Amino acid sequence: MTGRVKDVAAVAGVSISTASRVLRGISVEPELERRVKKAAQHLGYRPNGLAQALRGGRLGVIGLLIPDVRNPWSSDLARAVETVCRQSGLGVILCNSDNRPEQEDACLELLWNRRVDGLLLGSVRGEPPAQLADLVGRRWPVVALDDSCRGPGIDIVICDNHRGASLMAEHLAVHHRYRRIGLIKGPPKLASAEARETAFVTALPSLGARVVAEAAGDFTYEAGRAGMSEILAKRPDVQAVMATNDLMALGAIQACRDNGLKVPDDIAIVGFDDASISTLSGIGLTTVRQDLGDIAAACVTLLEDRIRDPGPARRQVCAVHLQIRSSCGCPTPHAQMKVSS
Amino acid sequence: MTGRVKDVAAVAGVSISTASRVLRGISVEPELERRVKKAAQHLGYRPNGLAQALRGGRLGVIGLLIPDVRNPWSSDLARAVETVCRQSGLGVILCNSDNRPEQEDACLELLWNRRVDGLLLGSVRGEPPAQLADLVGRRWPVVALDDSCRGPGIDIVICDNHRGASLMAEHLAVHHRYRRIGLIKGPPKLASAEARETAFVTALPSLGARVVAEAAGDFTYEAGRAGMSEILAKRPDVQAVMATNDLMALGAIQACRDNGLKVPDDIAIVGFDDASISTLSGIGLTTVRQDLGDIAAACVTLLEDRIRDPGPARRQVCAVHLQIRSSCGCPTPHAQMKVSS
DNA sequence: ATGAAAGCGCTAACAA
DNA sequence: TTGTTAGCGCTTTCAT
Repeated sequence: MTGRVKDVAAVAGVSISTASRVLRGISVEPELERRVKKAAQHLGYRPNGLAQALRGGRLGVIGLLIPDVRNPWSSDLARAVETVCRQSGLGVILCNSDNRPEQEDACLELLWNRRVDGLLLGSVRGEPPAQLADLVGRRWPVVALDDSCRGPGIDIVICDNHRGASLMAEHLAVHHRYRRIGLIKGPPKLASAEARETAFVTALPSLGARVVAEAAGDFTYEAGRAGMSEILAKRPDVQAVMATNDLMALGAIQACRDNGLKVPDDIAIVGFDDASISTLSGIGLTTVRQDLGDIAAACVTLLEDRIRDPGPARRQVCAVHLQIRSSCGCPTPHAQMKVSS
Repeated sequence: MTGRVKDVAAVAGVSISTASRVLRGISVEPELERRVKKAAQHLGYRPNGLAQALRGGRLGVIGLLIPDVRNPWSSDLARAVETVCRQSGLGVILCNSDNRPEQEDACLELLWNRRVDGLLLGSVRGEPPAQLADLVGRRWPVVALDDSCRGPGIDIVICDNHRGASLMAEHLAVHHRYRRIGLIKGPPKLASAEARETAFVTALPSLGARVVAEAAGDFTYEAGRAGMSEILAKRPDVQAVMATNDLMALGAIQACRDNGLKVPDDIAIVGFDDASISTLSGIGLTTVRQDLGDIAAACVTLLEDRIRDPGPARRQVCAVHLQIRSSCGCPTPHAQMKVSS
């Protein structure tokens, strides 16, 4: 298909193994090295990663399994992961599962067939896919982004959901003195969502506030909208609502507008994630920021560790902090929206 | 690493090639076939795609190069491409270039090193990356999503930008009878954007309207916002504005709000793309719909054709149609927002 | 220090 | 039909 080591060797007039050594940066007589490099350059030689991987090396590609890359948080994650990976010379195969077990299995099959070096699981709710246990058993390196997907050979990276929700509770109850608070929940069986909910609900009472209305949700815009309407119907006197992710918060803001309520004058809405897309609501969304750059870096580091040698499962928690904008009722410093490109 | 053909053969008590044949669905004596299948099942055998590809087959992975997957249109595209590919058993390696030549080159290098079967170029503005010519010269299958990236071995798939813009011009000028119209342009050197602009500007006069103010843009939310402000400052009497993509249209809507203008009561704003994220603006965005499912399917088909045999470059134009919602001033059928998950 | 040769897992041409 | 063998491009002993 293109220049091979053999060709380079032939042009340089050396043996294959000498050429290979030079190409791999192993010490060789200077004169030969020069000739080989020149030959490689001349032929536009590029190593065949497939052959290298087959020989025992690594392919230099990992899989990223998420529900849907169109979801703002997922695309932020995909972007962050790809950036980190590219810096390590790794490629990323993107797989969308729609949270459907059969699609998850199909993706795992695909990735395993290509002997991808490892898997980043940004997806799974509740039970891990059936295939997974088998693959992990075969020493396939896997890092998951939610506690739901725990297992012996699976590292976990998450942001500090508990702390994030607690901070937000404090901000709403102490700083703003809101008393009657609403909560739009995330998908059931998703540990991250549950952690946010529990921490939030638990933290409020000791701060003089409480959750007076809850709505179910599944992290979609529509769910946020519906959940908010439901809460307003149940408790028109609610003063602030936290959605367990930003996309639902945007939906909630829209629902408020639909009901003739102004955010944050009439009601405060806050989210969780600090997804880059949040600015599209036209309002500065107060939220809990998890730095996906950090998270992606942690994931890739753990994955590479595990690629090198198996070891026991680890769990890493990344820091979060409040990202205060205006939707909570705080005054807005002028034009603090972030560019979303 | 895991069961190989050799192992399957050993367990089944047949030769390697017999096992290989069964695994590849080639006719074999029923009894042997049964034994091989049972052995494969028992060992959890999965073919090693690397070895298959090295042997002369295909890896079953393509590259997708886009500027930034966080951009709504890009993530819609990535999703559509991945969906189509999965149905063909293809994996997709995602690469973000940020429109930076050095990143584009790094991505191409990565993809070529892994001997990916082909490349989908959803990115390049103006000059194609330096590497590309070389790789295409080596018969690497490439399909581009913009006319900017023309070349002998490069197929092109685009939506009918000309028709889309003309339809929109007609809708605004004839149906709504707007006379003074604004235009927020796309990135220079991007053929798709230029086609939209030219068609739009050209179509209006014969319909009794004209573009009274233009603003430069680069397809980002911020550009839409800035462009709109600029247009409003220049021509406060503008009746309708088309942005050459949806994200800028959302920015434009925000700018209108910032300036105390209601859309569509005071001014009409329309976009182009029908990105799934548009609903987040809280208003039904009238836009030109390009069906990314169709486009992705066309891309993958062309790519697979070209993988099979080179042939001359082809160019395929996909249909568009008006997606009329409320931002142009048309009455809204109740609750026609699309779920964005 | 350099070259010859084996082998990664697989398929296909050839031989039996 | 089935089995033996060569070889995809590369790295790595092993011998020189």
